Amino acid sequence: MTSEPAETAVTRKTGAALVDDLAEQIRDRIMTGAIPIGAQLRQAELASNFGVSRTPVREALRQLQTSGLIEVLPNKGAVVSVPAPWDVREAYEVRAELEALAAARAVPRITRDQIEQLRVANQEMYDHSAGRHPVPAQHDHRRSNDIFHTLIASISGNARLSKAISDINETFPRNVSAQLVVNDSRHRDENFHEHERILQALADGDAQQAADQMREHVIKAGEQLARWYELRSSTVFRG
Amino acid sequence: MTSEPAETAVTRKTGAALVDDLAEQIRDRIMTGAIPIGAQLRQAELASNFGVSRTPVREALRQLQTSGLIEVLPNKGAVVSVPAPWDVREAYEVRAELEALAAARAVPRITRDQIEQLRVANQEMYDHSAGRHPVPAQHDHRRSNDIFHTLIASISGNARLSKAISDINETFPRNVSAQLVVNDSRHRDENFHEHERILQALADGDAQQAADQMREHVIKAGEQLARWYELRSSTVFRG
DNA sequence: GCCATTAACATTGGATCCAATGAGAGGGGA
DNA sequence: TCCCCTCTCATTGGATCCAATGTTAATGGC
Repeated sequence: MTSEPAETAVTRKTGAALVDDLAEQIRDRIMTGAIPIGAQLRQAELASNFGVSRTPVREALRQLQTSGLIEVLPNKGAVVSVPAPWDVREAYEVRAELEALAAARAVPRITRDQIEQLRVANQEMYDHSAGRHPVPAQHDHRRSNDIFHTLIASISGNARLSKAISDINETFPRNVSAQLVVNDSRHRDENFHEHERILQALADGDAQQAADQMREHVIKAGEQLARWYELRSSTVFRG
Repeated sequence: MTSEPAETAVTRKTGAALVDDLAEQIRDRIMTGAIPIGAQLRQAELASNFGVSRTPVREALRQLQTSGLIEVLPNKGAVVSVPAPWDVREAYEVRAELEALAAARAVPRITRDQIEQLRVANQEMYDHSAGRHPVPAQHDHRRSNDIFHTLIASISGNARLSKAISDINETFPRNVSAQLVVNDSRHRDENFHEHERILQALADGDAQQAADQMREHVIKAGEQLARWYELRSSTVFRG
C-alpha cells in the first residue's frame, strides 16, 4: 500500500500552487495528529505518498519550517516540533491580542445572519463534544471551533489580521486543544459559555466587551494547552 | 561584473541556513531599494550572483513569496510586490496593535540603561535625517528607527511578539518610509516627537500611555506610507 | 563480554537535466 | 499598413543525479 504511485489524489497543480497544496496537506496531517508530535518526516516517503518528486516536497517542508511547525536539522531530516509550554503561552498572548482586535473591529460590521451563524457553530461545537465517539467528535469540534474564530476574524474586514491569526495558529498541532475540551466536561462547559459571552457582546454592539471577552477566552485556551504540554513533558515517552 | 562566479561572499552554509541567508540577502536588497518595486527576479541571475545553483534560490524565493514581499506568477517568474494602499493600512493596523502590546509589556521590564539606549537611537535618527547626504541618511535613519522599534519589542520579553511584528514589517520595502521622514522636515519632527512621547511613557512606567502612543505612532506611519503608494500609483511609470 | 573503530546504508541537499509554458520577433496575408 | 500566425528563445519547474553527512551494525581488539 505504501509503494503505490500516488496514495493521495493530488490534482495536477504546478509551482507555488503545488507546493502550497503539499504544505497544506502535510500541515493537516500534523494538525489532526495523523502525524504525531516528534515524528520524523522523510522526504522520499512523503514524495512517493503524494506522487511527486522530492523537490516540491522539500520546498513544502521549508515552508512548514519557517512557520515553526516542524524543525529541520541539517542532514538529519525534519521532525514535528514539540511545543514548549512557555512558547505556547507567548504565542497565545499574541493571538489573544489579535483576536481581541478582530472582535472589536467586527462589532460595527457584523450582521444578524452572521451572529446566527456563530450561534449555530457554537451550539454544534457543544453538541459534538457532548457526543459519544471521541475521534470524530474531536474532528468536528475542531472544525466548529475554527469556524467560530475564523468567521469573527473575517468579519473584522482586515485580511492581514486574519492572516496573522492563522499564522500563529498554524504553529501548534490543534488536535490537542480539541481533545481537552471534548474529554473534560468542565472545559467543555467553560468553553461554550466563553463563546456565548463573546457572542453576547457582539450582539450588544459592545466592542470593548467583545475584545475583553475574546482576549480572556484565548488566554485561557492557551493556558490549558500549555499545561497539557507541561504534563506531557513530565511523563516522557509513556503510551 | 555580473557574470563573476560569486559577486557576494556567501559563507559556505548549507541547508536551511543557506536558504535563509539567501532569502535574507534578497530581502535586504528589496528593502533598501537596490531591487526596486515591480522589478523582475530571475532565478539564474540570482543564482550566479550568489554563486549557488538555482535550487536554493528557488526555495528562498518561495519563502519571500510566502511572506508576501514578492509575487511568483506560474512559469512567468517573480516580481517584487507593489503594495496596495489599503493593504498597507491593514498591515499597519495589525502592527500598531502588536507594537502597542509590546510597549505595554515593556513597561515593567525596561531598565534605565535601555531607556537611555532608546533615547540615543531616537536622537541619532533625528541627526541622521537632518543631515545632508540623502542616501546614506536614509540608510542610517532606517537603522536607527529599526533599533528603536525592535529594542522595545525585545524588551517585551515575548519572542513570538517580536517575530509577529517583524513578519509584518518584512512585507513592505522600508526605504520608502525612511525617505519620507528624511525628506520632509515636518514628518521628521513629528516622528521624533512621537518617539519622545513613547519614551516618556516608558520612563514614567505608564503602560496604558505607552501602548496608546505607540499605537498612534504606528498608525500614522502607516498612513503616510499608504499615501505615498497612492501617489505613486496615480503617477504611474514616471521617473 | 564490552567498547571502539570502521564499513555499509539511509538520507539529505546542491547541481544538473529536460519538458512545459510564455514572451517576443519575424513573416505572410488581408 | 495592420493584424495574426508561427517559430524561436528565454525562463520556469519537476525529476534525477551525485556528493556529503549522519546512522547503524558488524567486526576486531582488549
